[in-house]
Amino acid sequence: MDRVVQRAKRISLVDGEALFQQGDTATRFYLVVKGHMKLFRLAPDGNEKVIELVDTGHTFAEALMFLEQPRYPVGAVALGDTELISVDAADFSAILRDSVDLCMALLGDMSFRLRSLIREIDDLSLHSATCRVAAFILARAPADCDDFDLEIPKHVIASRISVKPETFSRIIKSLKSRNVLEIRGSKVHLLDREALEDAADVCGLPVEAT
Amino acid sequence: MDRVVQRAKRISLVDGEALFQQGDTATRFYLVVKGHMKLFRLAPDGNEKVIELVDTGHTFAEALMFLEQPRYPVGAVALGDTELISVDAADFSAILRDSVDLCMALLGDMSFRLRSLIREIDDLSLHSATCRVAAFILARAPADCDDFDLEIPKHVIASRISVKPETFSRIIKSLKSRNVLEIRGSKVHLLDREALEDAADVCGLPVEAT
DNA sequence: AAAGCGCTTTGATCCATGTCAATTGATATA
DNA sequence: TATATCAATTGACATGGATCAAAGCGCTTT
Repeated sequence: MDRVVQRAKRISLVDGEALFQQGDTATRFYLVVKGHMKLFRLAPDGNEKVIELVDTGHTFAEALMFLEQPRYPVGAVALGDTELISVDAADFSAILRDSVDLCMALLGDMSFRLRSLIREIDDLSLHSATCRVAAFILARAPADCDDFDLEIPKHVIASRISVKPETFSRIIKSLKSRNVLEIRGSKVHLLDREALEDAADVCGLPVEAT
Repeated sequence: MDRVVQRAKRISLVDGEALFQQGDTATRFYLVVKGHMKLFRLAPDGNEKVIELVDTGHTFAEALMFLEQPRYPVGAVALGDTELISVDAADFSAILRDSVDLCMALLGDMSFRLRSLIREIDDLSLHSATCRVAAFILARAPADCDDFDLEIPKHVIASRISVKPETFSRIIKSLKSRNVLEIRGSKVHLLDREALEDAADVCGLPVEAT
């Protein structure tokens, strides 16, 4: 464990700076200490789709170290000034060999991600854009407070939920006009959380089901 | 290991028979010995989306055993008469504790699935229906032979790639009319594999405007 | 201030798919 | 041979979002 910590690196990125590109060989994984990371897939025509937004305190790319020829399936850039800790996969892998418990924990983590992705897929194919917007906003809202900040540019959010920025804007507008919420800049103020929940799962299923 | 084998069950399902429902508690995982399994998400309105088609020789649901409260995020029914071997998750988990290698293998397996799902997501959000149909057919085609059988009802395939049966039918029709392939019943005959490959990954791109 | 530059919003229009409905075909049942 | 059933196809039509184009708005820079 000492060795891992010793060989771990601290990385600072400025807004928009790339950490790795889709297709790069994956030898390390990361923990976000400050800021946010954007993980995205690139289509040959230049279109990008944000796969995941990694917030402070979360790790990413740790699920790749077990592939024979590990390459990042996504690109990664910083959103805002961001700090990371980077761990060598081989070092970490060595530790895993010594700790079955850690292995199991990691398996649990990956199970969880797997399930999230399945949710994501059914979201894309079973739910409308409006549902996804509502669900996203709800997911970002603190449980106890109706005012909060999106912290992330709207066009990035739009891509995250597979919607064009224009459509995103129009859906927000519609929610505003129905007095469900207010948005000024990136400041959100929820007016009717229940209505938002309705919008989120009109076509969705009870969160419990998963 | 003996204990696992001893406590493993052999299960036979007839066409359309359900193995488990979405939301059921997950205590076992499965290996398909014969036939196919369909894993799907259900929306409250009755719509279903096929998440995965598990062919003979493959396992499923093994990624769930590590969640605290393991529930199947999908339902499972047999396509055609199908035989399975079912393994108790707890038994298997015990084995994992004794074999780091097996642990690592499983981590590899899950990494792989994770990557497949990411592919799936970008397929859904970055590619058109025609692309997905072409890609699906290509993926089913043996590398060395241009004649093969789909083995699976077309409406199931349609759901698998998130397309309505009508649309699927029309896309096939268009591919036929362009002499890319022929289909009679479930028998496919590829006429122009290259054209199909083009359709699979070029489609969706704006036509190069000289 | 003014000018420049992203991001966001708005409006007008288009199109790939979905929806609805009817027909055909294929298989099974009586 | 009729009949019920379910999958597959086809046609007519509707529509959610995408696309294209033009402001508007909030920054920073000069």
